[in-house]
Amino acid sequence: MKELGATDVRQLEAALFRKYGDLKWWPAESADEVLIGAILTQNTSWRNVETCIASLRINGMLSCCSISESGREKLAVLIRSSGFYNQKAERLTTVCGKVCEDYGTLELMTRRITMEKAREFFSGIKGIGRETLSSILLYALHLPVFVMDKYTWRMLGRLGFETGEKRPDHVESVFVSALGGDVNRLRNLHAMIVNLAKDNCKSKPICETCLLRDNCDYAGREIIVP
DNA sequence: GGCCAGGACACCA
DNA sequence: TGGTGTCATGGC
Repeated sequence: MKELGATDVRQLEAALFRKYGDLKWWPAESADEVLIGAILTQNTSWRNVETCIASLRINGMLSCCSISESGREKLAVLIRSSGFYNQKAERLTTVCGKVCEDYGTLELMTRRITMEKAREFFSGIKGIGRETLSSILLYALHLPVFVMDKYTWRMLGRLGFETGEKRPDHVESVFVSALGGDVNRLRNLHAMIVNLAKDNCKSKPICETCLLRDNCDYAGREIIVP
């Protein structure tokens, strides 16, 4: 097993960029919408989340304040198709209420908050785990972090790197420093990895998706590394 | 019908 | 500390 270094990260980014280019992530019209989507997509396909986002939009509930003011039962009905809807309704109500009360919107929070303050603000809020927090910091608050999701762990493992899932902070710091803390590059690298995972490996004769899906027996290591 | 999806948390040994 | 169960819908 190899130790992941900055060069490895940049090579990975370059290989993926040749395939996907700039994906302009995250698909949302506001920072509040990023936060809402980040919770809805927990262990759920984005397709299902899109249905919920559309329902919330129609009902004028795509902001933290509108969600915090709505009833949890009504919210649960609107986000039903994302699964775990009771749990997610509770989580959304809690975090949106805190954002609304303290800042109004995440856009307003962005202007006044540092990385340390943001982490402090979200720490301890039920339902905001490591990955969800990273998504919020990177895509909603424009802060330089990397989203270490299960696709990334799996991919690193299959590329032969000592991923050390027990020390995610270290691996994340390698990604961030390798890309010079560039928020746009950090966003796009994660987006490209997710898109790689979405590709259907079994429908393609040569595919890199195998790096990311357990149900594929193809070891595509030599394809992804330039 | 089974598996998986852009997780997180409580509980237990 | 690490493993397991729970939350749950929808697409393939």
